[in-house]
Amino acid sequence: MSSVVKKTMGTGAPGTDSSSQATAERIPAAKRRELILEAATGVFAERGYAGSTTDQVAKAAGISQPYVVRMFGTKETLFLEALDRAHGKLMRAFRDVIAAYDAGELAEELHHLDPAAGSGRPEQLKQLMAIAYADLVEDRGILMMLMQAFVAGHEPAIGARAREGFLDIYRLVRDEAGLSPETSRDFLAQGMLMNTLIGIRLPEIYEQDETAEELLECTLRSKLPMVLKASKAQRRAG
Amino acid sequence: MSSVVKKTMGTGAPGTDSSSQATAERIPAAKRRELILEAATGVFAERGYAGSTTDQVAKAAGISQPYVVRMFGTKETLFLEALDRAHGKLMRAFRDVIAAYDAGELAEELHHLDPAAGSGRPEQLKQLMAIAYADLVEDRGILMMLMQAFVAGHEPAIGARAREGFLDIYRLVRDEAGLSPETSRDFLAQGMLMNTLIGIRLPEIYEQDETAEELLECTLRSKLPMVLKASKAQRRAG
DNA sequence: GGATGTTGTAATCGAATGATTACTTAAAGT
DNA sequence: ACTTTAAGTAATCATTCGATTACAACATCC
Repeated sequence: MSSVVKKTMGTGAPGTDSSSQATAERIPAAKRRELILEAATGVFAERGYAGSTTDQVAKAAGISQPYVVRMFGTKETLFLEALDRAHGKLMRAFRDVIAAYDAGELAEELHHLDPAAGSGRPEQLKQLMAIAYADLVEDRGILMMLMQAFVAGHEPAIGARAREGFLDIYRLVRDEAGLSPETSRDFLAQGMLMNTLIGIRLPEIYEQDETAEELLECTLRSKLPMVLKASKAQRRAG
Repeated sequence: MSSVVKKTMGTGAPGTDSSSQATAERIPAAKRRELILEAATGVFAERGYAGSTTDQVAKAAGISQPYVVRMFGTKETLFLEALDRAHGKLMRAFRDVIAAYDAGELAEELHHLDPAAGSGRPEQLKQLMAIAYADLVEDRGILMMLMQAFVAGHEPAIGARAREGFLDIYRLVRDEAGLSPETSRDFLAQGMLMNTLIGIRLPEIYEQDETAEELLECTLRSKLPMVLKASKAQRRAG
């Protein structure tokens, strides 16, 4: 039955033609939250904090912009939560490697490491964590999300979390993996270089530039094919 | 004499009270250009491309916003010119070190280098260039300007220049300083780590956090006092 | 089957921002 | 002197964007 439309509207008619509403699928708030955070991570990673809009995040998450804002209050809060999520994923990835190593579950992977780098626990863990780090490039945006936070230090709230988060990583590498301060520094430095190469999208010109090719091979080693594949996939999607 | 005011105005009266005009000092366009670029470098370095406004640049340069826009056309062009300027300064700084070294003008500085790192030309140049790099932290914003370009890769024009610029630096280090690809990579990596530590403003919490202290000392070595001083000065100014 | 809470949107608002227009005013030629 | 050019600003415009308000529709419980 074409029943009575509850027309309780106050001022403006919601309009259109009453047929298409395109309401997104109903999903429990907790799950929707995670979907938004995942979408936000991709958007913020690509365009930075100031360069992203809540509408871009909403579109990426397949919902409306007001819903994003209502769920997180402000764009800044959304960024901070996406940042925490990315930070947590990185910490988890490193800790998983350490735990697996100490449990002796990585016998296979150990054969593929560079023997010249040493065979102690810190030296091997350093190489294994570097691999885990490169693997995160595939997981859309985690590393660039962190990178974007690092250059948004002028925003007080973001800067504070970025500092804390970076020191967290440093302490993890130093205390839990057992690297010396100098080795920890070198490890982080390699990570920042990788972030930069990803940030300037160097993989996109890998085939066209000999220098880019050399630098990427030298930096990513065995993980280069995977990164190149991820780069191409992202270009198709973007 | 309170002569006749040439009131040729078309529509709206320019208004105010006819007394305060506050017109900036008249300066030749070429000189003004450089002043704007210097101001823009500071603003972009601090807030990034998307996070900066042409008005902030104008205020920093002591002129009006329309003048900034008219002189550079668009905000993007302004950013690109500031980027080129920063890139040029970095290249110049490295080349000056190499030239001075090859001319034998750095006998004094060589005594302060780490002997354990080796005494060949590449090894010594690597250390000298690292010092020159750290010195640029003082020169307000050069390094962060570059860093901001590195994370703005999604802007097509900026991304292209960032890629070219980064490869320029790599080639300079490899071909002109004579570092191997692996050593060049490590050199760049240390630079990116320094950028990151500056970006998250770690020097600001140097006194309050033991971890921050250790990481900064380990990364900046002899240049730490200078960076700390620059950090404090910037905080007073900002 | 009506009340209630949850999930979602359309419409809209105010502030910010890049850009444009129309001027002014100080120098520099002539 | 008086025209011309160069250096600079005030006013304003069209968008964009984060946030708010007012609803709508579905689910669940009594």
